[in-house]
Amino acid sequence: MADLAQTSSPARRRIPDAAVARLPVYLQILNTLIADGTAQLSSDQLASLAGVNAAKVRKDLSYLGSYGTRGVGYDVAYLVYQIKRELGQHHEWKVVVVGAGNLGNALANYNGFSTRGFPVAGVVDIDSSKVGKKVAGVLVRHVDDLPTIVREESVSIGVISTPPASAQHAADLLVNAGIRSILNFASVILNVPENISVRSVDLGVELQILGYYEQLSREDKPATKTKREVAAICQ
Amino acid sequence: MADLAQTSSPARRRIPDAAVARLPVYLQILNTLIADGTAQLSSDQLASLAGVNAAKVRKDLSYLGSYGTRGVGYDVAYLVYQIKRELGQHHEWKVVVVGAGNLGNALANYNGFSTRGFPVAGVVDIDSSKVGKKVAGVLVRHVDDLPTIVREESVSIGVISTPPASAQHAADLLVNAGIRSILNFASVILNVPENISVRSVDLGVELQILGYYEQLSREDKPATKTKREVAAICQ
DNA sequence: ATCTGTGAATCAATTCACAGCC
DNA sequence: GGCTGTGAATTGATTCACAGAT
Repeated sequence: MADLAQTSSPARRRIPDAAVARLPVYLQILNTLIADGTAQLSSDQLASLAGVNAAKVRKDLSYLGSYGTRGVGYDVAYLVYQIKRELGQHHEWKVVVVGAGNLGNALANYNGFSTRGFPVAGVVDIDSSKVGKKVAGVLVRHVDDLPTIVREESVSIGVISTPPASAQHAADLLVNAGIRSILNFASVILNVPENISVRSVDLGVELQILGYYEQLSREDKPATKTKREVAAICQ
Repeated sequence: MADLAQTSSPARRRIPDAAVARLPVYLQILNTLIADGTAQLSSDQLASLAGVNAAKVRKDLSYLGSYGTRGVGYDVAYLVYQIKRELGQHHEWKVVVVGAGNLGNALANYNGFSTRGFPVAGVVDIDSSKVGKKVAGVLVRHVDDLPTIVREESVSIGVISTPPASAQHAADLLVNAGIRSILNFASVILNVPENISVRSVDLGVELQILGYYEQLSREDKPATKTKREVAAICQ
C-alpha cells in the first residue's frame, strides 16, 4: 500500500501489536534500572529481566529505530526516551474513572496510574449517595457531568469500573462525551463505534485461564458426557 | 512427540493458547444467554456477541470436539458444559489473596471471582495493623499463615495485590506454600520456577498500550532527538 | 437451505543465524 | 570478542472456502 508516497524521515513504521504490548514492560524495567544507576545494558540482560528471549528484545527495539551500539548494548536513558516517544508518553493522558465502587476506588488510588503519566482527572458515579465523597483526593461527581469534565480537563481515556449491567451505558456516555479510548474492567463485551479503541481486563477470565493450565498440569480432566446426559442433569 | 502412545478417547488435544484465552469469554456470554432463556445459537450469533468472527468461533469450539449440529447450531447448555469441562470448571479452585490494600480489598469483594468458581479462601497481609480486620466477610490473617491456609483449605491459586516492592517476596511465599498458579497485579516481572504458571495484569501497562493507539489516531508523534540531546536534557 | 467442521491458504509473531560495527 | 540489527526460516494464529450433515 502506497509505497510510492514520500514519508517523512522516520518512515511511518507500524509496530506489530505484540511488540507494542511489550514496550511498556521494557520501559518499566528500564526505569527501575535508572533508579539503580545502571547506564548500559545488553539485549540479553533486558531479556532476562523481562522474561523473554534476547532476539525478541532486539527485534522489538529495532522497530523504534537503531538506537543500540554494536558490541556494547543500549544506553538506558536513551532507550527510555525512545520508548516513551514511541508510546506517546511525552505528555500526560488524563483519565476519568466511571464507577466509584470498590474497584473504582482502588483504581483511583492506584499509584501506577499517575506515576506513569495518567493522572486521574475525575471520578464519576451514577449513584447520588456516592457523589460528593472524595476518592484519592478527587471529588466524586455525577455521571451527568462527564461531558463537562472531559471537555474542561481534556480527558482522553475513560476507565469503566461499574457493575457489568451498567458498563455498556457507561461506554455510551464516554463515547458521547468525546472519549476515544476505553479501559474496561467490567466483565462484558462493549459495543462501540469502529474508531474507538477498547481494552478489556476481566479478572474472572484471567483466573479461568489460569485454572485451565492448573488443570492441565494435574491431568485429571473429567470424562465427557453426551448432550442427553447433560440435559438430564440440567433438568 | 509420542504419536505412538495410545491416548484415551478424547485424544489429548492441546488447545492453542489464543483459543484458551477466548473460551472464558464465550462461556460468560453463553451463561447470560441461558439466563435469558436462549437454547440454541449459531457461530455467527456467538461471534457477533463476542466481537470476533464466525470462523474463529467455529475453530475454537472445534478444539473441544464436534458438539454443534450442522444446519442448526449449538445447544447453549451443552456448550456451556463442554467449555466448563475443558477449562476445568467442574470443580472450584480456591484462591488466596496476598495483600489487603485497596486493590486486595476490591479483589476480595469482587463478585466475579466466587460466581465463576473461584471462592476466596483467605486474605493475608504482612502488615499486622491489617491482620484481624474483615474483608468481604473473610478475616485477614498474617502472611506467615499462608502455608497453613493453603494446606487446610486446599487453595490452588494465589493472587498478588501487594505493592510492587513486596510482590517477589509474596510470590516466593506462595511457591513455598505449594501454590502453582499465580495471578499477579503488581507491576513487576516475577521470578518463579519453570513449573509455576503466572499471569500478570498491570493496569499501568494497559493504559500505556491504549495511550499508544490514542496517539496513533492523532498522528502527532513528536520528533525524535539524538542521544546527545537527550543526555543534555537528563543532565 | 442452513450452518458446522476442517483442510488449505494466508497473515502475524517468533526465533534463527549471521553479516556488520565497535 | 561481544553485541546489535535484520533478512530468512519457522512456528503459531486467523481466515477462507467448501464438503458434509440435517
